[in-house]
Amino acid sequence: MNRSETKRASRRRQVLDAALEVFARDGYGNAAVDEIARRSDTSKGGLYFHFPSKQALFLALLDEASEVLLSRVERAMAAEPDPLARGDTALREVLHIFGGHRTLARLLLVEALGAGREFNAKLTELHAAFASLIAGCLDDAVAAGLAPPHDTRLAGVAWFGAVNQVVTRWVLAGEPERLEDAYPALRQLLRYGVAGPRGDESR
Amino acid sequence: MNRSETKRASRRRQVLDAALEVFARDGYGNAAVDEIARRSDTSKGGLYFHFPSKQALFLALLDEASEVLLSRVERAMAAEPDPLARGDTALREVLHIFGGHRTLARLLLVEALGAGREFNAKLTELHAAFASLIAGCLDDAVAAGLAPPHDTRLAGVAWFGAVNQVVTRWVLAGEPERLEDAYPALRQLLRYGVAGPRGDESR
Amino acid sequence: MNRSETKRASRRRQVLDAALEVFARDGYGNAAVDEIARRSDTSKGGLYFHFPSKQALFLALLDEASEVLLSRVERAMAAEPDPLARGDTALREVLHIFGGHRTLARLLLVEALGAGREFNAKLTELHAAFASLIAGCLDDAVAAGLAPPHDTRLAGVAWFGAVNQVVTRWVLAGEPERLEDAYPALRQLLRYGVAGPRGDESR
Amino acid sequence: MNRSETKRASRRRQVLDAALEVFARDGYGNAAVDEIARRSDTSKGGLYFHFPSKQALFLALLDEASEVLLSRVERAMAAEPDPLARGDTALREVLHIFGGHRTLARLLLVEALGAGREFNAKLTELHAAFASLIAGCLDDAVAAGLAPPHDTRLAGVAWFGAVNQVVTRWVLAGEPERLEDAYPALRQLLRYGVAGPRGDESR
DNA sequence: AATGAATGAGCGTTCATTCAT
DNA sequence: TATGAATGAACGCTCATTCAT
Repeated sequence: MNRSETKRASRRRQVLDAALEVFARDGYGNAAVDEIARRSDTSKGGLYFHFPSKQALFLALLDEASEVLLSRVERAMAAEPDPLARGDTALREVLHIFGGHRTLARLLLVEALGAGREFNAKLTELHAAFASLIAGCLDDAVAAGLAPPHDTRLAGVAWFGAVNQVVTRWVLAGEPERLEDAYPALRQLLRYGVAGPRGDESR
Repeated sequence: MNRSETKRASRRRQVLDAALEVFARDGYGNAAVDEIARRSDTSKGGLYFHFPSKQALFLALLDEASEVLLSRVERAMAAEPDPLARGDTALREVLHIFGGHRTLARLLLVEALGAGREFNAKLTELHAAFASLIAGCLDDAVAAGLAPPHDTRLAGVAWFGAVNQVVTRWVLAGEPERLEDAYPALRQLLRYGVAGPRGDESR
Repeated sequence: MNRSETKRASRRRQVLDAALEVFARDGYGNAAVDEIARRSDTSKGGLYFHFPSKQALFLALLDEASEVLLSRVERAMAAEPDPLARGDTALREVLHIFGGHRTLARLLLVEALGAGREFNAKLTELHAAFASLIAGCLDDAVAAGLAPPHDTRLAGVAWFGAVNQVVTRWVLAGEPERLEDAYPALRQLLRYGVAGPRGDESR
Repeated sequence: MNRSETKRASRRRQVLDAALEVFARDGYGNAAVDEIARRSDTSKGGLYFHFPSKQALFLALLDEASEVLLSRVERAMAAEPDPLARGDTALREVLHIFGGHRTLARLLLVEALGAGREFNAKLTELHAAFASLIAGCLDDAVAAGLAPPHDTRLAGVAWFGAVNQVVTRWVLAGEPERLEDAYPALRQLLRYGVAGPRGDESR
């Protein structure tokens, strides 16, 4: 990468970082391009040189955030051979990432939803990718006889939603104080449901 | 209720109905008060006679929608003595209501989230009320020995999130075609988790 | 005056009183007809029954206030035979009236000016009437040999302006604390100018 | 001053000039920002780039107008050593400036008054500055034995008011046709009051 | 590449006035 | 007479986007 490419990339970074802050704080609609430019140490024109529109900037941000999130979770899962434990790992990692980055959580789970129909596709994509990750574990678990056959696709969606909601509550209401504290109860719940585990298969 | 009160109430209704349509279609930020007024067969000034601001109108809408939803679910639950079955009923009712009212679903689950910090409190309230409903069932189930002691509060949140996500997917991605088709798999999942039921307790 | 005429008149009074308060407090442009109606214990429709428009109401108020002011000053002057002393009396009475009715002062001297071209005529009329009152004294004084011939018309205007400004300062800046304290210095000034009186004619 | 600064300044000028016209013609409340923008050969957004609000624009205008007026009067006064003649100069200059700029007169003496409480402070300031100018002359005159000791502060206020009213009459009623024609009579009046000068000191 | 002045459509809100009851 | 719901034009202001420099 030569000099000017490096500079270009670092400018993009500045803008994306500022955009994350501002979009997460103000929401897509209320975020002002002016404000993002100011925080990027750029001018409005400069910002528009790197991104063709506010929408494209938000999309790029969602893209990047999604990718960071997914790749980190996938990496963590890769190390774990047991399918169900792999799910636990995914859960732990998600709580860990969001727990350390409330801004990211707010962006992906709160602001992206109401930002407008233009972003639904991207969001649906992220949700689907996540659900697939989990559905994959479950398929493996079923194949290995660790779980009975069931609608693993829907289970992935529901799993993701349950986690989502716990994170969202943390973002909006500040409970629990440390997001990661929700792990044990959430893990148990996702595995065994509200009826709880059979006596001989817990842990 | 005398004549003029009736008229006043019906005007409010017209406006709220139109607002539901428009907010759900365009999102809070993109919705134009003009458009809501037009659809209410009123003028902008007329709308502002009944609601002091766009924000207040949205809030009133959230209030009403929340209350309708909750009260219908509570009514359905009241008829069911068994705690766990009560949870199933809640699930079925939620899927039924939203399944027949995509607009309502979009408003409460999608648009309300990104609408701005002003609405977070109201939304948190709704989420909490729902989670409490479920937590109540679970507490009863635990008391009746139908489920082991666990963090029922968190379980309520997760339960609600799981349902939420399934509905949201339906709203955003159109899957499954009939929302209520998700009931059996979702019920099983919420009850017994991804690990599935013990052989002797599946219905 | 029969029953209904009495009622009608008292309604007008209520409205005019409220209008004085509100116009003086908020200025013509910022005053809301709603607010005046509310303070009159009437409805907006009721107000419009008695006055055809906001403008007409303000005009009626100016009319009444002007007349009250002028007639009180004229009455006070009537008792005084000496022309120059009559001017002093006018001055004392003006300071007395305004000093006890800041609202009135604000209405006539501050808010009426910027209220719009529609009111210029009425205001010019009031100013002219006042100036004439003084010019009359001065003409008498000249005729009596108490003052040299001069442009008494202009002198009336200037006299009125000097008093005006003192009152206005009191309204806007609160100085002097008691408006009537300005009397002695102002009297001297109006009579003898900044050069002061001849040694033998100062009181 | 470089190129872009010049341009920026000239834009401000255009806007201020247009604002003077429009505010003086329509009054603060009735003036439309749109109209000012149109007359400035700018867009509304362009105007708002240079001034943060209608209020701020009006304030800037008052500031500038006050300063122009005061500095021109002060300059004229500086050339005159005799204290009382200095007052005459001030009077002549004021009549000269306003006489050649009816718009300015209308803005400062008519529209600024009723524009709203937000502008009272600025206006009071202008009035006080003017009164001080005159009070200064009088203090000098007293020190030089040209006038007896008296409340020079109040005299400054009254002096200013007298002039004010003559100008205001000219603005509102068009009398006298040429404002500067009022000079001789007004000068005499301010100096010697309605009682006229002693025989030996009139010019 | 970058700047920041400029554009202009669009928005939420206000308010004098009207009118059915 | 009186009410208060309704009207609709107008307004101040914002902001994504463009473009001359």
